[in-house]
Amino acid sequence: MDSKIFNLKAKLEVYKAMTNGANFADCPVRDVIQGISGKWSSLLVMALAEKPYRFGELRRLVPDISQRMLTQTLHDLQRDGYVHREVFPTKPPSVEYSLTDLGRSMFDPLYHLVQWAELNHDAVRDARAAFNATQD
Amino acid sequence: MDSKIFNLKAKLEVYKAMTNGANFADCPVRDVIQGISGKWSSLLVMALAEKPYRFGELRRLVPDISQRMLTQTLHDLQRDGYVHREVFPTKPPSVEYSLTDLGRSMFDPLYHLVQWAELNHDAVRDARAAFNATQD
DNA sequence: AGTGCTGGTCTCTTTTTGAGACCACTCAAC
DNA sequence: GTTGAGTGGTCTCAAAAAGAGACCAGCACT
Repeated sequence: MDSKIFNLKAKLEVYKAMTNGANFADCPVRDVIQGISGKWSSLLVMALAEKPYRFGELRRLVPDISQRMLTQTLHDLQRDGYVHREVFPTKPPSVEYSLTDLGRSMFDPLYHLVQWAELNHDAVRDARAAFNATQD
Repeated sequence: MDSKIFNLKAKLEVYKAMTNGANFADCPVRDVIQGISGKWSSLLVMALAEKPYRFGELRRLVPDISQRMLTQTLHDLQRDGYVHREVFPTKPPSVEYSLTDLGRSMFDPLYHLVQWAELNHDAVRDARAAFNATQD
C-alpha cells in the first residue's frame, strides 16, 4: 500500500473525527489531547515510561516543577487513567507512580513527537532567531 | 529489524536527549514540545494541515477560541517556523495562514497522537468516570 | 449615513501557575 | 530527648496566562 495515499485517507478520517462534522467543538479528541498537552504531562509520561518513580524522585528529576503542580499533574494523569498511584506502607509511607497500559500505549505516539522535536529543535531555534531579527 | 528492539534503542536515545544527562532542565526538546503543547497550537496545526485558512475562517472553524488567543497562537506558530503568514492586498486586506515545510513535517507525529486520541478517548472517559466514582 | 466585513489591538476579569511556608509522621544521629 | 532530615503532600499568596468583550481604521454596499 502506498504510504502517501494511506496518509491522506487517514488524515481525512481523523479530520472528520476532529471536526465532528463542520465544527471543532464538543470533540472528544480535543478533550483527550488537551488532557495530555499540559505543560508537565508529557514530561512526566516520558519519565514514567522509563520506569516507575516515587513522588520525591520525580521532583528531583524535574527540578523546575513546583511541588504543587507535580501533585496536580500526577492527579490528573491518574484520573485520566494514564498513571497508577500505589502507596506502600513503609515506615515513612512511600508512593510510587507508574504508567498503566493506557499510559504505555500513549507513550508510543508521544515518543514519535518527542523524536521529531529532537530532530528539529535546531530548525525551530533558527526560525525564532530569523523571526526576532525581522522584529527589530 | 525487530520493531521492539528498535523501539527500545530509540527510547534510550530520546531519553538521553531529554534528560540531557541526568536532569531535564535546559533541554531543547522540552522547549520545542512546550511550544506546540499549548491549548490551541495542535488544533490550529491540524486545521492548517488540511488547507490554508484565513484569520476569520479559523475563527469560525474553532468557535470557542478568543480572537486574542487566535492572534497570539498564530503569532507563536509563525515565530517558531510552523506557519507562514501572507497578507494579500485585496480591498479589505486578507491574511492567509498556511503550514511551512517544518509545520508539515510536524503534522506527521502530531497526527499519530491525534489518531491515538481518537482510538482511546473511550478508555479515557471510562477512566475518568471510574476515578470520580471513587472520589464520592 | 448606516451597516457589515476585514484582521486585529486594548482593557478588564477570571483562571492557572509558581514560590514558598507549613504539616504530621518516622528514623537516625547527637 | 532533642534536633535534623526525609516522606508526600496541602495552604496561601503573588504572578502569569487566558477568556470576554469593547474598540479601531479602512473599504464596500445600500
